[in-house]
Amino acid sequence: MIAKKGKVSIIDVAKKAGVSPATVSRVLNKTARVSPELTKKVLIAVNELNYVPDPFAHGLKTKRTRSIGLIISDITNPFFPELARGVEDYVSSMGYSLILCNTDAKPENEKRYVELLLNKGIDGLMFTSLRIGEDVIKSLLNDEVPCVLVGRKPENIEGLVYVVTDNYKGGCIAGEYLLNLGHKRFVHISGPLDNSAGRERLAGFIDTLKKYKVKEENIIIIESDFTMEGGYKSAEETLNLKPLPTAIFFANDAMAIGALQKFWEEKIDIPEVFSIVGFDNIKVSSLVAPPLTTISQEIYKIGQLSAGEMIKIIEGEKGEPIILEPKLIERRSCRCLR
Amino acid sequence: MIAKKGKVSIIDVAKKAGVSPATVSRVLNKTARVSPELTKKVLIAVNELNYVPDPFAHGLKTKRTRSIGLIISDITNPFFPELARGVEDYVSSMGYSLILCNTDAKPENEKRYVELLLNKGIDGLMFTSLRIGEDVIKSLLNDEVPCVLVGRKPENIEGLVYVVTDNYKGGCIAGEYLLNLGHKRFVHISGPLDNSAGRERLAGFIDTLKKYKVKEENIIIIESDFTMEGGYKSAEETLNLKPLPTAIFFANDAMAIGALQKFWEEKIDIPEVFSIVGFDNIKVSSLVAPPLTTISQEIYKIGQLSAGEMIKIIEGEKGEPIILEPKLIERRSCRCLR
DNA sequence: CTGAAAGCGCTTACAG
DNA sequence: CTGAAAGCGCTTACAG
Repeated sequence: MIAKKGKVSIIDVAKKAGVSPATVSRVLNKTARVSPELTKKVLIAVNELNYVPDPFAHGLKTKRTRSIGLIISDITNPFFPELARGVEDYVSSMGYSLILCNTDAKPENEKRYVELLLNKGIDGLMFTSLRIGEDVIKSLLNDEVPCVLVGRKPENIEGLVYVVTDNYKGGCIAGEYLLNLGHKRFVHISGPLDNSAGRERLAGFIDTLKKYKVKEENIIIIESDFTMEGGYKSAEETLNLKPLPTAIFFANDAMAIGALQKFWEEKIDIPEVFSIVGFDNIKVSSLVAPPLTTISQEIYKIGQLSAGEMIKIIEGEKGEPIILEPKLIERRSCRCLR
Repeated sequence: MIAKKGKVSIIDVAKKAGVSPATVSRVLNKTARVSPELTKKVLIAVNELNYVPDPFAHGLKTKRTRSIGLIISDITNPFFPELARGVEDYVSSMGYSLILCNTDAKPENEKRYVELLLNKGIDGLMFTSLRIGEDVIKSLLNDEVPCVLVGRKPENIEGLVYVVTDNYKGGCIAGEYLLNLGHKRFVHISGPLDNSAGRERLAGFIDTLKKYKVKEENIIIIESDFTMEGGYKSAEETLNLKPLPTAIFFANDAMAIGALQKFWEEKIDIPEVFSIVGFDNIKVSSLVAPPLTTISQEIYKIGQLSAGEMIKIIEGEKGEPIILEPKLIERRSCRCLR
């Protein structure tokens, strides 16, 4: 019922079909024209024998495995499951499979994984961070290893394909929304600033506030790390601020959710005391109390599109960068001050 | 800096070391005794040339890939990331890699994946459900494909290694806890009952209630599906019950969290109106409002242990079933009625 | 303990 | 369009 590995070989098929192994290979891989009659014979034989090409022998010649590595920091951070799901669904629909690697954002792990994957003969590598170093990525690209950067924009790497949401614009939307609600004192809990996504969300937000003449002293920035724990801590810091803000923009939902927890513990009513906006629109954001107003990225779609570019590159086409639009999702974590 | 695939071959190493390729192979794979002198020469040559064996050529002979498939229903369900993380960490520490497959609990997807993985020459398969059919698993086992069942106990499959929490006992603990708090009317939102984990949690809970003479009519069971959406719906059903219960035991946290959302929308105070106990102790359970009291499983550890058994089996040792103890984690979702 | 050689199951120039 | 044959880079009996 389910094929056991390595039983019938291409030679068996060739015999059954009365052709040479070369011909079988050609029809199966569509690597050369074969007459309709022979093609038919081969297909029938393949079917009858339930032939499945040996992946090793195939790979030994072609150097391809039909598997792709996805390097993330931590699948336990709720942003990544949605992303990984998008990647996996697309990839598997194309007959590829996905190897998942968690690095905890440590460059040495990232490096170790890249070597492991390369040694296994992976067909392509998908990164969600650049912590491994731009030079490494460049040398990979130089060696013609297909690479895609997911969720960030590379800054100094020519020719690296990427798929992102317009993070700067997302920051702007958050700023405008809060401004419209009548807020005057703001805190931004940022992502790590060695990361372009973190920097751009910050820049969009701050630029917008300044454009509308919010004074420097009413804009506080606290750098954090995109994790729930980081958000929890930054909430503590926020509570120590001298004039408290009325609005807080978190660079992602995970941090906002961590902060919500802290506020709940301190019995601080949201949105009465603070209006809160997140970023990402991860699944749980609608399930916390109060449901989180956030700037949405289509995470699943980013995964799918990245996978699409990846496979295009692997199969010899030219990949191209994709930029998606962020969108405001209004829920219950903000209040109007006017 | 990072090895490009397939540059230097075993022959290059052999030449450099002044030995035969066979000898190189033997020292690298520790597959036969080689004299210390030659061993040393080989190791030096390997190191100098930065030799990495070609995975395809190796696999062509050995039929092993050092990769393992993990079949789950949906990585987006917060139980699975923690599990997958445990598996991945262990597996990668042993030089293996993890291929992740989401089936959405659909038998046809599960089957498709198993075939895909087998055709790729995977070394072993880890299942989190038996939806593919016990006969399929049996035939896999029969073909000597290493298999491990994670988080459930197989019922009719001789020789299938598994790693689980004692689900029955977990149900008992939930029952006793709620009883001690003075509750008298109970609802159980169960997992799917075609699944032993769902059935056992239910059985432990119900048996305990009966043991303490709770009357039939005060025990309502609503079958659900382990998802947040399912939990949300079951909360609606619960609200339609004629005498409302005072305590609800959810067969997992994801459902409890979905239900919490519904109660929040309806402005029903938890734990004032209902006392709620979950199962699993997933990460977000401590972050919802109120933080969820739950029966904890060591999910990450289950992942690691399962991976350990998997690799033992792959490497020719005998795997053995492991049963872990559940534990009550008291947070803020229950109140005492006495 | 060590090496020469066959073979794993494919793919792909090379002829025809 | 088709086939015979070499070769991908290893491993493993088989001799010695």
